[in-house]
Amino acid sequence: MNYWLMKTEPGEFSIDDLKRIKEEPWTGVRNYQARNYMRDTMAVGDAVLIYHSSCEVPGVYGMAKVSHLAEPDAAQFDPKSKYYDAKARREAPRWWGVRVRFVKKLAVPVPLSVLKKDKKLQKMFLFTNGRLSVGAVTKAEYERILALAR
DNA sequence: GCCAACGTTGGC
DNA sequence: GCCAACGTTGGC
Repeated sequence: MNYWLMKTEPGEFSIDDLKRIKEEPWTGVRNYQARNYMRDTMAVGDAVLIYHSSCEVPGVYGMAKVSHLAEPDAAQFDPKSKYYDAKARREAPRWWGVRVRFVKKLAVPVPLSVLKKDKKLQKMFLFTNGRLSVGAVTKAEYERILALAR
């Protein structure tokens, strides 16, 4: 069992959207490291923290789980999509995404400002590689963040 | 393979 | 809207 944190812009797709539709193919990731995590490492049942970025109060808002292994991201083949990639070919897809299933919305979200101040979270990828949109967290980090949500 | 230019992310 | 950090691209 692995633990992950996945960022999303709530203006595009939020924890409330996930709650409503239950399961979502995670499309639009255009970073190789994030893609590799999804394509090569994620397994069904892995725990996911849902993080809202580029919004009024960035932070962790919910819990989800990996519900399906990575599939080719359909948006890469759609010329009308902002995630279209002219260099991607169907027989050799460049971008992949897992499916994510809603688990719960945190009663009390954990803002970035709180994560930043927490001594146990200083080594999180959020701070060592802040631009990564999908990253691994340790079990200790995962549990610490949920403890902060209480 | 180096590295400058450029684009994107994302907090503030 | 600004800007720092960082990833990608492409010329050489």
